[in-house]
Amino acid sequence: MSEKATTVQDVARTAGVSTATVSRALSTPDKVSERTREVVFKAVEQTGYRVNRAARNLRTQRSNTALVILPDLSNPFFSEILEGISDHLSGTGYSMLVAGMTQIRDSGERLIDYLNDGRADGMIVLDGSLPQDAISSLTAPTHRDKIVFACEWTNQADFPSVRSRNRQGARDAIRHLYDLGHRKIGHITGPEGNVLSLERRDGAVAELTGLGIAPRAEWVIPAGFSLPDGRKAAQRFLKLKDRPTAIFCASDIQAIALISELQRHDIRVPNDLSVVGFDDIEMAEFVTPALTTIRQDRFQLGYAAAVLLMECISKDSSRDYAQIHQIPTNLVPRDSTAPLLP
Amino acid sequence: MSEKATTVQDVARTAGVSTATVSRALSTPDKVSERTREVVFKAVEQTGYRVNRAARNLRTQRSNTALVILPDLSNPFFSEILEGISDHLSGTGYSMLVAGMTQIRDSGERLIDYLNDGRADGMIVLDGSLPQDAISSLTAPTHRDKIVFACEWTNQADFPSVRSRNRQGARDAIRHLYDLGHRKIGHITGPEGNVLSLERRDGAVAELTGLGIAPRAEWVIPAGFSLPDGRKAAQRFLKLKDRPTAIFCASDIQAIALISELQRHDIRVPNDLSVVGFDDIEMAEFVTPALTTIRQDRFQLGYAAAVLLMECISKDSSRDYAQIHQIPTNLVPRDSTAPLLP
DNA sequence: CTGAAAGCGCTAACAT
DNA sequence: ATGTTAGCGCTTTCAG
Repeated sequence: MSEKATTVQDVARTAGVSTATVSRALSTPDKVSERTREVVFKAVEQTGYRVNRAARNLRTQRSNTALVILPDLSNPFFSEILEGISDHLSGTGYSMLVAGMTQIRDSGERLIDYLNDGRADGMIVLDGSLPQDAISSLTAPTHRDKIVFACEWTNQADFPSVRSRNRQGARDAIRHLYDLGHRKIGHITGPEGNVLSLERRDGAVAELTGLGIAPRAEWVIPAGFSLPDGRKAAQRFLKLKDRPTAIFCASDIQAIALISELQRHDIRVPNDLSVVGFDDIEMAEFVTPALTTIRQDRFQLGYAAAVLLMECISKDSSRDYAQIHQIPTNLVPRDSTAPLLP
Repeated sequence: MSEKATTVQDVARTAGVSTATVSRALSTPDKVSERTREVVFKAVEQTGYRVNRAARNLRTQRSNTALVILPDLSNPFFSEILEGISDHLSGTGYSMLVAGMTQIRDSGERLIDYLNDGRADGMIVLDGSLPQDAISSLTAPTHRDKIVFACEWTNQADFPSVRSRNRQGARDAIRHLYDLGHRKIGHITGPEGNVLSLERRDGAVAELTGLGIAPRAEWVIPAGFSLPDGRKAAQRFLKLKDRPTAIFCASDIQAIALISELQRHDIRVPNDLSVVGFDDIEMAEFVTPALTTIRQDRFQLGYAAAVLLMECISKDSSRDYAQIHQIPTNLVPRDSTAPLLP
């Protein structure tokens, strides 16, 4: 028993103007005389009119919607990035469609379809590990201007992207430990093949080398970003004969799980071991000891990605690709690092 | 220089049939002869055709999109619920639009517009504190069948909803502490006015009372769900002259922050104080001591909400409202609770 | 089972 | 500055 929604026709009738005028008054108010504008607005209010997006989308060939692709919807790491994205999008009248790669794969959909079938005007990809076929379809000239990577990225194509200064962040972490007197410094890596893992590891190695410290292979412990990975890394650490006095972890949650597991084995942080994380998740400040970490501004990351995407979409001129925006990171010293005891 | 997308027309031409037949072959394959179906499918493949959603949406007056409303996009608590929702939606060909109430408010949009203007066919609301005017507009007969609450809910209208057995969960927490010998049991509440806070507090009080323990007002510490709230609660706790030997927290992150802060003041958990949380976030298992908590199945919560929404949307018969689906919770005993020492 | 034709509601030429 | 008109691409009566 749904009463018919009001249309431009209704508004036009009540306002005593043509539908075209109504449309103009709404989307390009300056192309209409002040008087008509008022009349139309009044009619809109009276009738409670709302433009029908489906109709507008069909006509304009735009959806005013952006798709955000996460590797994994359940990963809480992305929430703040989402907020940053949404914050800018909603300000520009865009809606945010969110999908996880797991679900996309399972449902047999293709990313490119969202762009082709009019569901989204562009997309922000937070997953640096898209399957090869997805990437190559997205690099088609029709689409490449509608895609922006954020946080992670892919080296297999030169999409514009927004990312943290991962390498510099890693260097800062190592430098911090060095300045505290540590010389035996280890690193727990992120997942193998992940771009972030690589950057952070390379940054750490570069800084160590620059400081005249030869990185020791057994102190670079391969892991992943997750909590279980941190725990496993701790177990590997415990088996080391000669242990480092400081560790740089590729992620905060990994660091938190590592510390927790080490504490169970009576290794005290920071007394026995200094630990630096990466991310500065909210929890970092609230664990004991509070975690020293490299902060990345996830809100900003998302926000900048949204800005960049909107630029890409709107810009008609041919663009320079491989635009990379880097968001600064910064060291947040807390209680999980301490000067090396003599 | 975007080459024109292929349309039904193109497919119809290559298949040598009418556009109507193509449409039928695609959406209602059984209403078409086997031969034609094959021909059409082949043509679709050849041309790389994809239905244009904007056109379909306009024509069918459906968007095949659901809107999910979070109170706060940056809150990581919701990610797993989102995954549950998306998991079901994507299986039914629906897309997921996500928005945070903060952004909605800031952009001056109204929730109801999403339903009216054809952006969404229905919505899942995870925010029990919608403004009054939003709620009343949503209760209009045209819309009430398109809305489902999940996790939180509102008492100001009888929308169908999916929620955890918060009250029972709270009772289980108290009972667990009681069974460990505790008689001096406190509670850190969630934010005032929040439906979850109320249920959990009421459940705790009811169980205490049932066990013959009179709840003590100073042991019910008002707080919120967040990390800072947990820390503040710890500070309140420290000021107590006569302290409880066990505490039930309204959320895990609150409990984690509380324990962390207490540890700094040399209160040992579980030796000096047993703590039970609520939620079973992934971190709960990885803090020290591992947190005893009441698990709510957030994936399931989201999944069930999506199922319920799809039912509501598709069902044409008049429905029984106020349908409430309750998801069981369960106690996960870990190391933050221990028998009361004599 | 299939085709012809109308039209969802809007905007953008084009004409005035 | 405003109105007329066509048509975005699809689905769905209605005929056949």
